[in-house]
Amino acid sequence: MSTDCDFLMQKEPITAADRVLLEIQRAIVAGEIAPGSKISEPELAKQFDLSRAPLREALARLERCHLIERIPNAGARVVKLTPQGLISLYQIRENLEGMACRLAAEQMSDADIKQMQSLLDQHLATQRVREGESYYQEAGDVDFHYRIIQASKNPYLINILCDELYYLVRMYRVQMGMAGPRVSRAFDEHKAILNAIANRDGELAELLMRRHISASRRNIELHLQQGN
Amino acid sequence: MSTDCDFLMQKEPITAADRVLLEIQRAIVAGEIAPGSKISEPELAKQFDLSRAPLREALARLERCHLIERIPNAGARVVKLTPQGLISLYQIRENLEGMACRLAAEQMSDADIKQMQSLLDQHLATQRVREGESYYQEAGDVDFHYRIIQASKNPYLINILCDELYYLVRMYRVQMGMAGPRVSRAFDEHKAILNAIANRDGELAELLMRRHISASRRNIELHLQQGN
DNA sequence: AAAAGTAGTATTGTCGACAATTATGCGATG
DNA sequence: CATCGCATAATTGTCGACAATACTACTTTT
Repeated sequence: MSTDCDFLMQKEPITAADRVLLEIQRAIVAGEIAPGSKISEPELAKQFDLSRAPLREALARLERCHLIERIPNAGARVVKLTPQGLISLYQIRENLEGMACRLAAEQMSDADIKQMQSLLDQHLATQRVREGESYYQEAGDVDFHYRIIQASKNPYLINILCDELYYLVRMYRVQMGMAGPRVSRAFDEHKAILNAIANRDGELAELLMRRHISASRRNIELHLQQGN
Repeated sequence: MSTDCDFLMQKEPITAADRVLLEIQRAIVAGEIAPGSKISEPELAKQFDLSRAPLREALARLERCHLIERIPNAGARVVKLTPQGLISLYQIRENLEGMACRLAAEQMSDADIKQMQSLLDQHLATQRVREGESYYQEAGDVDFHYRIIQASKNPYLINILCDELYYLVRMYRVQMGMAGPRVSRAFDEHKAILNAIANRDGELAELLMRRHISASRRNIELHLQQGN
């Protein structure tokens, strides 16, 4: 049984900087720390009851995954979500996740593909039970993409998407309040992508993934115009 | 007149961590610090005559651009150059720089394109004078790619390629001792890419850039097999 | 009254020392 | 003789304080 956040589990989350990093990361993605707001090192240090040294380590990694922006001698601010930023982010995703699909079609073993198919069935079951709750869709979708990326076996690709960009992707989706008609459609698209991979058709898998992400972007853009 | 390293100039290189970062970065890329060797914080701190705090900040950024690998509570080591790593790196470059070309064909102004053409003429002149010296080729090529990437106007793309991957690209090229027949051919390929951009043919520009990078990869792979 | 300069405050960058963890080397044991 | 275990040493992670820079508010000047 996979928990809701097993994709961001680190190998050895020992250090104090790691713990505070995960906590702040979660808070920013969830919107508990307002976008654009200033990050005060003394304040956060007091809040988490630790020194500024591990906190600055955490801030460095938050900057790395684009959740905050730092200016030397001036401080850090939580990133603001903008339509242009969303477009730029999804342009990268289309290219790199499409590439990940192509590589996955070459790299995945038959056993991996079978395991992946059962994972999708599991998602489908969860969706039926919990339809309406967007969170499970969010987690399931992220999990699918996460595994495809891992299957590419390209360490730089994995690092860029899973470590540097995906927290921001989740931030957009969470704060835009994703839900609605794409929930069921996404599963079909996932299934089609996996089928292409199972047929070792990397070209088609890439195309389908690019369309899948493009559709996802349009869906969020819709929320951007309507909602806030 | 552009200096040899103007592409890595920061806006405000004020802090001490920035200075030591640039210095270590250069030393690793040049191979002065052997690949695979251990990075000792106390040693480097003494060597650069500063505290461990700014040094750790620098190490965090070195990890960000994949020049070192850190293990919690264990230390940092300079990255090792491997054929598999080279392939993975150039796979990413093919995709992302191809994408950058496509975007540049849409985003660049006519003035930008004209300026770029004169830059290429300048490179050609420099090449004729200094033919044989691989360093100028290296710098000129990096400069061309750097400007194309900047022209894409996608901040995430720019960050990934220019801040996170390009130091490693340079490390491979420098330590493989790039030179030889590709020097003159690269200029022709650059010219063809820029022509496609000038014609606003993003699709062709992307294709040509992918071929250009693919050829560059094969060239390095040749050196890998022959040389060390 | 508006703008510029200036003093004061707060925040970030840096330092040296301590604590926790890991690597090393020696000795004991099978 | 090789291997395991333990003590020692070295390195990394963390802490609190100081220095340098940036922001704020007030005074001063035109």
